[in-house]
Amino acid sequence: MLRAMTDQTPTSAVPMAQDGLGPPLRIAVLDRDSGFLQVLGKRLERLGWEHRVVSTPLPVETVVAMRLSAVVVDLACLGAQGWTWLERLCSELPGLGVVVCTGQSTVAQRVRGLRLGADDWVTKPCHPEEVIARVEAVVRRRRRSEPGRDVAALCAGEVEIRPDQFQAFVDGRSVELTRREFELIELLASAEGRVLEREEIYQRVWGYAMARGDRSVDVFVRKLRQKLERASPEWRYIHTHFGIGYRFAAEPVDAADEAPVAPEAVGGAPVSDEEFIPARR
Amino acid sequence: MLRAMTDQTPTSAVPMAQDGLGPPLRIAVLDRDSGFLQVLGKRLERLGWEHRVVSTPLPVETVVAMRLSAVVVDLACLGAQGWTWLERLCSELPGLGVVVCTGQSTVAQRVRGLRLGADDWVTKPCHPEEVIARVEAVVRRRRRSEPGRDVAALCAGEVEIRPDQFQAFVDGRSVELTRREFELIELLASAEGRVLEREEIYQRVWGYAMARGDRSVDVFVRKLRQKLERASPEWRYIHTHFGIGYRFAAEPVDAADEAPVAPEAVGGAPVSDEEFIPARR
DNA sequence: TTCCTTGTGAAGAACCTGTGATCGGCGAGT
DNA sequence: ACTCGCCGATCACAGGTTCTTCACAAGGAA
Repeated sequence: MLRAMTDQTPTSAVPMAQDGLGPPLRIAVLDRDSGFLQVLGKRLERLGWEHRVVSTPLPVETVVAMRLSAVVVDLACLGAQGWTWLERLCSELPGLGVVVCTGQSTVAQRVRGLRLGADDWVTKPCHPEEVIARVEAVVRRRRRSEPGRDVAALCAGEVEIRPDQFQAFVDGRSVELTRREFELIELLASAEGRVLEREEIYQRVWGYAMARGDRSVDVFVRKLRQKLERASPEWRYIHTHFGIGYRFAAEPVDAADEAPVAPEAVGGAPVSDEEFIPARR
Repeated sequence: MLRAMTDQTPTSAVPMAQDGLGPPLRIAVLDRDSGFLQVLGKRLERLGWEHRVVSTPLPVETVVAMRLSAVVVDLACLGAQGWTWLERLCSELPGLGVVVCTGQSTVAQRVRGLRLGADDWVTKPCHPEEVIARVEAVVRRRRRSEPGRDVAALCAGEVEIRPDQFQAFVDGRSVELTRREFELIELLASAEGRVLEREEIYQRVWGYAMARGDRSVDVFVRKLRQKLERASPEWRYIHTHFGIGYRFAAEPVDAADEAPVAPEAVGGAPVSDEEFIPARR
């Protein structure tokens, strides 16, 4: 899950879907330093994180309402309320990642901030990439601690896809999918009606590149169709796009064809190991 | 070879209740700077944390065996293996708090360390109090992750799981579970009907990453089933999900024929408010 | 038609789980 | 210190499930 930073330049890190394929991170940055905001904002943009930059003090309630994964905050821009604000925020949202990013500070101040509930304290001037890495570290920890309770079920037509059960249900009854079948339907269903190419499906379900001529995807689509047909005969879910791949969408079966054709019974990273050498300033 | 910390290091102070009411923290410090070690050691002493200071490189396995809450490590004293060591440690013990405490470093090095799984990175020279505050911040999150210790008993079917007794009961009679068996049933039962993957189970009961081909989880599931079967023959509790893992749910033994039904949806002291003023260097 | 893509069924390989047994470590009791 | 008994780790094997692969039929496109 952890990708090694093989390219050493911090700024050249490739934007990619972050490790946990969960929802993108939502973070807020509270600061008044417009240069810092701009640079950081640009990096967040490229990472695909939902973010919001704010430069005026914000009531704790507002932050709570934002449903964030983490905040980066310069205490100096909160004025006299700084410590109370920090304390209230941390106690109201124990699951929120809090990274203080502030100018020069004393040890006592840093210790105080951390004791009040901050997760990290970075001293400016600092590199945006480091701030991001620290936010990631904080969120990573938080993710682990709340193992996805919020895995929402996907619904389409009569089927309900439950990631917490590794299973799909129709009418409350299990469709009895095997693991691969489940991963396939989950992938298709979460694509929300887009057509997925075979190669992409294979890549994401099997985890490696599809060999030419491999028919596994087709075979599993058939198995899925059979089981869905048995469980929910009134609906069609998986649609073939000739020469391309498949698309998932629930469609009632009767509205399908006006054609005179008799409605056929659809039978039942390794890391380079250069030594760590303290940088010289 | 170093002794595991179970046999008290002579320097370890009496474990005392600190803020978080859990068991005392266990931490290890890997460094060569004897001054730093001494000062930090003294502080740890006073806090009542079980700790161990080490100044020579330590195999990852040894660290794993120490069952720590956190480590503080100077990468420089690991030599050429530093990055690999860090990566391995973090992947084998995702729940371990890792604070790198090292001399001057570049942004790229810090980012790399954090991405590999470190939770924090402190630059020397640093104040021991700050290191401690950062360790606390890191561990605070981890604690939240094991909220367990719910003194409340869990009930399902005929069994009652009593965390305060480290034991399960049927009809008031103990099921005679061993420690591991109890931890396993507690984990499964507290997952409220979710399917847990083997890796996750292993990770959370055994505390470190599961080796490929390890059958421990299966073996303990069998032992649990045997004991539950003997104590409560009318119910089935642990259900296998082929290729995935196990799910805990009490089901009467006779309702066997019906397809599985979808389970219900899962459902400090006030602070004085002097303004934060950046310190002047 | 002809070529290429997709659907279908089946068989064997590969993999997973249940189970009993063995072995070493550790603590309790002697 | 020594033995005994319990516990946990690991192994081997049996039986079952799932996955892959193949061959052929059916359907679309040119």
